[in-house]
Amino acid sequence: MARTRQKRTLQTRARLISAASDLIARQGFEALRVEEVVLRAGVAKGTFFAHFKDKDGLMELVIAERIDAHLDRLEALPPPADVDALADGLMPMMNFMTCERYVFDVILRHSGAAALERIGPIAMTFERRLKVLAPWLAEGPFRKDVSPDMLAEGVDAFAFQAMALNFCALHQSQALGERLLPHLRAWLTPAV
Amino acid sequence: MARTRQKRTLQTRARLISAASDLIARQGFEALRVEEVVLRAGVAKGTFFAHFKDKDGLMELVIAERIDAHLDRLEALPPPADVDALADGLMPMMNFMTCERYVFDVILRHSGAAALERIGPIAMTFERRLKVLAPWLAEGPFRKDVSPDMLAEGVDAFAFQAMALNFCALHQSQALGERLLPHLRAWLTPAV
DNA sequence: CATAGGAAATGACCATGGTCAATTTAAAAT
DNA sequence: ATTTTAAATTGACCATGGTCATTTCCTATG
Repeated sequence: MARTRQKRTLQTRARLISAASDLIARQGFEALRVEEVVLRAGVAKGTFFAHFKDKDGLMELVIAERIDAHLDRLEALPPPADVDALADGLMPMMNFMTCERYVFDVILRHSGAAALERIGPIAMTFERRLKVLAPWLAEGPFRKDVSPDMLAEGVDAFAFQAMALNFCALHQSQALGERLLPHLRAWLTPAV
Repeated sequence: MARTRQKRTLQTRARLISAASDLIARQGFEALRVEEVVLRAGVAKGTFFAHFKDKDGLMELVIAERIDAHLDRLEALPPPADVDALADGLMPMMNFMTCERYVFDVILRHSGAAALERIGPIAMTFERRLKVLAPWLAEGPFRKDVSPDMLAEGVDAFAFQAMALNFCALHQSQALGERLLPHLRAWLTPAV
């Protein structure tokens, strides 16, 4: 029986991803249409869904790749000296995650893994972010009464709240960073 | 010129909402189809969209009403004596907000007001939750180094993180409440 | 009462994501 | 080289949310 058919498959998949990237670069994430992707990739519509579970499946890939690039950069950075340095380090990633309302929505939708077997690329970035943050927070001048893991989870919680508020007209006067800083300070360096 | 046409309009709107509520009670939020709603309400499809901006517009109403009922209950409760009591008070509302993945997604999508003029019903519940929580936290045995408003925002941030993780297979072993408690303790009663 | 004018309602139509039975292709078996 | 067979691909078709020109209905005015 036949087994691997990798060559052609990988080529088609690569063409789909490349077509999508081009279109996204040109018109942004939200405007992406499956129809346009398959047209540009030169395949039939059904082929798209043979390669990706749904449109989100492709979006996940493309978005997670960008987040991972930011995490690569973060990982190479020295531990932050204070809360401001921490926020500075996080900002570029947060700016990307909120570059479009649609992008943030996709990220939220896939923040959790639906099943243990199938942890999606975006869910992975969540795990990885905690793995990158925890050691940083353990070394920095921050509270020691709770575990670094919990500190990292808190940073993530406040980061997401700040990003969500970014899309809220009630709070848009404050910039993303301005909103995040006081919360991070209160979380990481309480003065009771 | 004619001005108000309230009577017929209000009746149609009420029929739409009632039809939707019936269907939701029977099959849940996710399974709701606009087609079924208009069929049951005895109106044309276009009428639906004359009354609600889109399907989410109706969902917002129905979901926000339920959240508001929980907030009514919370508002009537005495301030919590400790973190556990706080978590206990919040749990019913959180359980509703996570009763379906779809419901949680709708809530997240509308957590922010797109424009100042048009603060949606769900965005209102966010504002209101902070208004209910802040005085509670001011009176309780919690840290005093940051404002009650900020304490409330943190509680919300951790509550949403706990709810999001609830949909993640990686963390589903822990119950919603079990996950929330340690974070709330670390946030509200730091022991540096 | 007649009628004018705008609000409300209609339903055919569209956009777009997604499905699936049928077909093509190429690796492995002979 | 031929055959076998499962993987890969196709494209007609479906589901469902959403639009809009047209029609119907109500209320205020003469």
